[in-house]
Amino acid sequence: MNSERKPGRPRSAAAHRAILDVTTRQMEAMPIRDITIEGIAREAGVGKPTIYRWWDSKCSLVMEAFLESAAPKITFPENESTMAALKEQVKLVVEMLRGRAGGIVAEMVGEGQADPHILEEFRDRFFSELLAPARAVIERGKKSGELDKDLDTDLAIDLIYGPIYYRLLVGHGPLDEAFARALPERVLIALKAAASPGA
Amino acid sequence: MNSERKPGRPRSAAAHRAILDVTTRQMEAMPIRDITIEGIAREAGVGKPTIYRWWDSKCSLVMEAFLESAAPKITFPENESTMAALKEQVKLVVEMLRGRAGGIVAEMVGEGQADPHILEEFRDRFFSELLAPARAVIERGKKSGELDKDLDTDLAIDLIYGPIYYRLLVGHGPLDEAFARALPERVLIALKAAASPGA
DNA sequence: TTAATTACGTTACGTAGCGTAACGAATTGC
DNA sequence: GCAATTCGTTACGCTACGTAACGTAATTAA
Repeated sequence: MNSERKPGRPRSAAAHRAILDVTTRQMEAMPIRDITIEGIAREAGVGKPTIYRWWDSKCSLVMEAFLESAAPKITFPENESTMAALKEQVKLVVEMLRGRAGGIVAEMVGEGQADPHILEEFRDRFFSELLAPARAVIERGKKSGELDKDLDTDLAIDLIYGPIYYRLLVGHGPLDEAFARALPERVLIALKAAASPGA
Repeated sequence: MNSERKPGRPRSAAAHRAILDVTTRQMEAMPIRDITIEGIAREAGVGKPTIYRWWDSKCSLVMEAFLESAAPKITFPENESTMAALKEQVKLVVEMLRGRAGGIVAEMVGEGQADPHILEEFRDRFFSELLAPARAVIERGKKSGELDKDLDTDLAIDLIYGPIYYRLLVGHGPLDEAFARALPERVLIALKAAASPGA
């Protein structure tokens, strides 16, 4: 309950900021693959060991820079019908993923395929947070009767957001406005009705 | 229309096979990231330049090895109802992606995030082929009236397969049997009904 | 004031795999 | 025989990695 101050020279806030700023800039200007620790150190006027002291990999650094500055802070509308809220959410998320942020998300997930730690951290710090409002709206819809009471919330989220990230990552179709409109229009039909196992 | 034979020493079929075999073996034993051209050349008893003469990157080679041997040859059931056929397809695809093949697919898509050529080639040679039967079944269902006649086939495919690849790539939920059963059960509801823009 | 501690930037090092070039030997068509 | 093409071997320069060593700077504790 006191100063928490340890002996020794304190961490340089300037270096910390410079590193994150340069990373953010490079992240927006080039693919993550092309970013190097040496390059960041050079441009930030910082020693390579200083970077390795605080981050254990390029991806950790990029992730922090992304979550800090470039990551979208989407605020979702309140006080609407469940349907309208979900449609609006989809629209906003698709719009966001259309830009460079989408490229970064895709590249991070890509890097994560070779490094489970990266993927796990990105799931916890990006996906979970972004999807929390959707989860809340779906739960609310189930209670209000607008959605099927027996709906599996996790499955519902996958139904809505799966096609979006599928297109983002595989790139077989556009993330355009038409898609953002047609997707929830079609999916929500399935979330309203009671499931029909025998069909 | 003749021999097509050019002067000069012909390509060594033995080397060609050895390269693909070693690649297949390594692909199944370790992540793609850890595979190196030098390692393949060493184990295959082949010169590095020989590999570079025929493939322009590690990913091209891995992709060819995967499509040639490890890639699943899924045969879909004929003469069933549209619903039953789609459910069966989902089940088989999920089962397949649960194994090492799923890991390879995920890693290839991951590599593709940094190299658009890889992704494009993988789309054309893997996804398109695997999804062709689904496309056919959906088209058939639209004509027979089992599915909504105004359904967008591309969107329908994304609705069915998007959640699967979303889970495969982001890894937030299991690709288990329960998922393979619940997914089509829920999604097919939306493909039967007429769309309701106003809802 | 002094000692202990921690961070800083610089420089240097060994390691790994990249992709290419040069070579002589092998195998084919003309 | 000659030109063309591939083969495996060896060697090279390049880039970035991640760490270690050094002297310096900044801060706390005694």
